[in-house]
Amino acid sequence: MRRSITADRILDEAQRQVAQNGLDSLQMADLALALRVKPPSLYKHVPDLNSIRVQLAQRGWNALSDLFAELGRAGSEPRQLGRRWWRFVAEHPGIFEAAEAASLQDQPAVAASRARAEARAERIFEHAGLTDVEAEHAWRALRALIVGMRHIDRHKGGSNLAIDDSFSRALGALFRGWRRV
Amino acid sequence: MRRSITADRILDEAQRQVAQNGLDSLQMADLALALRVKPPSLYKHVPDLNSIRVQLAQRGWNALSDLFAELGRAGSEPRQLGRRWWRFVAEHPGIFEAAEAASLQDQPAVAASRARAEARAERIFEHAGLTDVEAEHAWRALRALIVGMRHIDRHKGGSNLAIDDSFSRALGALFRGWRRV
DNA sequence: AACTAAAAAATAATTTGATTAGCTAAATGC
DNA sequence: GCATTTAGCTAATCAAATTATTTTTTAGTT
Repeated sequence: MRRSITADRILDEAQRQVAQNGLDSLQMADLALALRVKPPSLYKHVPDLNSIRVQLAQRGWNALSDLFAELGRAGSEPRQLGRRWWRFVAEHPGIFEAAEAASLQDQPAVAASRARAEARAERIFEHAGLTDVEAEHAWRALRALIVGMRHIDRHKGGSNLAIDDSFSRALGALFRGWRRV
Repeated sequence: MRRSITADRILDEAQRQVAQNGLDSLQMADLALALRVKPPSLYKHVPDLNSIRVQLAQRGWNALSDLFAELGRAGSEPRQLGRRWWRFVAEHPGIFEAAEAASLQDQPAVAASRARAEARAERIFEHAGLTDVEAEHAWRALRALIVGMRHIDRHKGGSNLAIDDSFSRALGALFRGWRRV
């Protein structure tokens, strides 16, 4: 059996293309072209296009899960969690976009790895003194901020303000104001 | 000339379907079915599917623009802006999703109406004492929070925390912490 | 009331992208 | 060296959008 491509190489290429063109533009034809193969050949390694999206999403949540676990072990503060999460996303835009893609969130496999990441992040909030309910709200706030800022960054029309700057300020404000009533 | 449908009725139905199934699921076939017409007939009233998405996006930004103008006239505070924006989104999920759809943001018409809304919102921040640069950061922070929280709400798996609650807390924290260094 | 031109809506055909069916051929284990 | 397995190929099918062409309705006339 000829052995030119593997499921992993397909995923790597998909990750690259999503980072470059966005998840919506991911196409079997483009993957095949980049891997010097005809589109139908890809089906010998992956079930279909959607499963590629799903597996990218899992890569994303698993990587975040690892990051959060590491920060938890190091006893990091919420602010640090925000900074590192943000940096991770900048460095791995493809899997982050897949991880947060609305249409993939229902997939059980994706939901499971997301839930694990969430639990680990919430431990950091709780370690900083928040109750479990507060920790879940804080998790949502931080995730929303990151998702939203990345979204805005994809098409900042003509503005010359750096998105990193906007995020830093918002992150600072959010945690500064979190507890004080 | 038979006169059963109009561009407006197509847009209304599209808005309904996007609110229900999401922008990605919008299809000519479904629109035609709901309007009791064959798909090709729609092309007598709108150029194509994408133009429907674009027009929904414009509806969204124009409506927000109106809201921000009204709040500006009333001398509202940033906090109030956040609450009303959030409420608007809950009441008009279809056009909000279209307005924020990444793939539509490049369309000049969409960019223009978004820019108008942005300018009006920033006036409210400036009225509250922020500089113009701060106002743009604040605009981004609030928009990111709303986009992100809506995103999270679309698939809150099993959590029993209300998303409105999460938003309120985050909004409070954000503006409480905005200035105090 | 019948006539005609404009335009809506229908059917048939085309295009694009994903996927499936069936065939060919390379390489692994004997 | 040969049989079996299976990667990758070509050809075919499917689905959704769009275009081409034809039919039909109706507003505006006469």
